[in-house]
Amino acid sequence: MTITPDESRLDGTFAALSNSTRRAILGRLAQGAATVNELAAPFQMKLPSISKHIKVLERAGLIQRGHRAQYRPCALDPAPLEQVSTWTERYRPIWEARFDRMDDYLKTLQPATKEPATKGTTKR
Amino acid sequence: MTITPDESRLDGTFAALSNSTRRAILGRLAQGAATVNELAAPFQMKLPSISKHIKVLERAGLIQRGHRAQYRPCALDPAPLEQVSTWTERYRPIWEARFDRMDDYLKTLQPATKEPATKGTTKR
DNA sequence: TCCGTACTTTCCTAGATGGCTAATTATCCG
DNA sequence: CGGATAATTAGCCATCTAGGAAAGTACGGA
Repeated sequence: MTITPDESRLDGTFAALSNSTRRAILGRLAQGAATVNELAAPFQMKLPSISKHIKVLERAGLIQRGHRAQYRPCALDPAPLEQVSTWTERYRPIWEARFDRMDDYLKTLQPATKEPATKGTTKR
Repeated sequence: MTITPDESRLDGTFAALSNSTRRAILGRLAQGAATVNELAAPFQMKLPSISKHIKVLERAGLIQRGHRAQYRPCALDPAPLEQVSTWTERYRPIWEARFDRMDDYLKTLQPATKEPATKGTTKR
């Protein structure tokens, strides 16, 4: 439950997803494989930067690359995204239970495990 | 479709989630609010480091903080996680359609939009 | 054989990140 | 008041990141 072997992989996946250019690239790849130049087209960024972004995505296992003539086509590999989903969905009950339970949370804001003061102080 | 206002927020959220210590902290908070010391207990890391991690999570909007005596309790705010879920689930059809379609992908690895050579070369 | 196309690699800079120790702030309690 | 507890801030260091410019590699075609 707590620590799965994929835990370490999630580091790289989340890091790769933390950049909007890279997310846009994935979005593009969601509708089919593409070459580096095609992926770069929508951006004002220079090619080498896109190349680096692609490498990050590749190392995160989010894309697979081909090798056709001088082209290095990219294809989306959704597997790490499935792990992201698995991780995230564990919290779904929490955000769905939020009928302004947030308010409750802030009132429950005294520590639970130990008893760090606030014993006789009543609330607030 | 392409760019939503939350897009920018996702940057920080994904970045915050890209560290296993921070994900563990969220995991802990999923079962109730906690003080900084309580959150730090499972780690061998020093307090200031935990403090920084908490600040990252806070700036990403993933936790809300209270102020009770000398304690600064933390509570999970799942809202950004919901956005992560929304983003990720758009790819679910892709990873669910993978009845080893990956193989297909690798065969379809010629670019589609433009015609970068490979015209008379047939396949493979 | 040489040119153009498609990328990648190398080197640079500026800024963020993750960890530490030491010092500081804030609050409660005796 | 003075001490203990909770947590942050400040400073230091090593490493990583995002970008660009310039040079290098690899392949196809005339």
